[in-house]
Amino acid sequence: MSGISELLLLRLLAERQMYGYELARAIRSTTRHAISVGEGVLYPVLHTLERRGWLKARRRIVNGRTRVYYSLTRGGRRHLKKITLDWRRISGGVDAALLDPRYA
Amino acid sequence: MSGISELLLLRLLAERQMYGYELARAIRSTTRHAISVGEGVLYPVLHTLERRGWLKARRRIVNGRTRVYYSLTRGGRRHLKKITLDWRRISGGVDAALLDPRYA
DNA sequence: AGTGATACCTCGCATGTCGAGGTATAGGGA
DNA sequence: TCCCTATACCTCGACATGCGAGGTATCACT
Repeated sequence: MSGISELLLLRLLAERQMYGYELARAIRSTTRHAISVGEGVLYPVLHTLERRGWLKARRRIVNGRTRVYYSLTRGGRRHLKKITLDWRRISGGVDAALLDPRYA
Repeated sequence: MSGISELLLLRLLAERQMYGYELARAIRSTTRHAISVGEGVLYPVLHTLERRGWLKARRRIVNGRTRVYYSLTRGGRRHLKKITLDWRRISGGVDAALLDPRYA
């Protein structure tokens, strides 16, 4: 298990509040276009994170269009710390396996 | 998408043929105990990989117990190369995002 | 009037993972 | 003898994640 989208979203929102569409673009750019989170993933994940109390949503109308700005809660920040460590452990483990010449 | 189990299994089998139970232990050790692939994941994945033609299975009886040894096919080796690159791209992207101070 | 970008959303499907359970053999200790 | 652990295979149902296609609406430009 990974939950890459969750990690990337929380990571971005740790810096500043952002709205959905903006987050999608930000993920593409911060991952050097390695990862693209489609809207079919984005919005459901945001809703789930909010329901779990890790995000707080605030609607705002800008230029006649509704934007939903999300910000991290205290618990969200704690959760981000946890899944960041999880990610490092997992990815470190995989990298070790990829290098390991096994017959050693 | 990731398919970590698939990557780790093919990687191990690229070195030498192994059987299921052995693979489970090998994954734990090569990932420095960061990742453990349960049997409920292991066997179904092995069967899928075989069905797709990336693995070849050979049954052998050792000490009265049946072992199913798997080895990589030509196609399996090609596929491993591909998903290894995928992994590096994805994990590199995530790492970039985790570092990126975003306001830059 | 039409197109493209912005901005939100849902739906069904496929895939990946997990835990619990099931079968069977071999070997060691009570 | 009986039981427990380790070995060795397997399936099943449930859940999480991810994907593409589709739907609505506004704004700006042509």
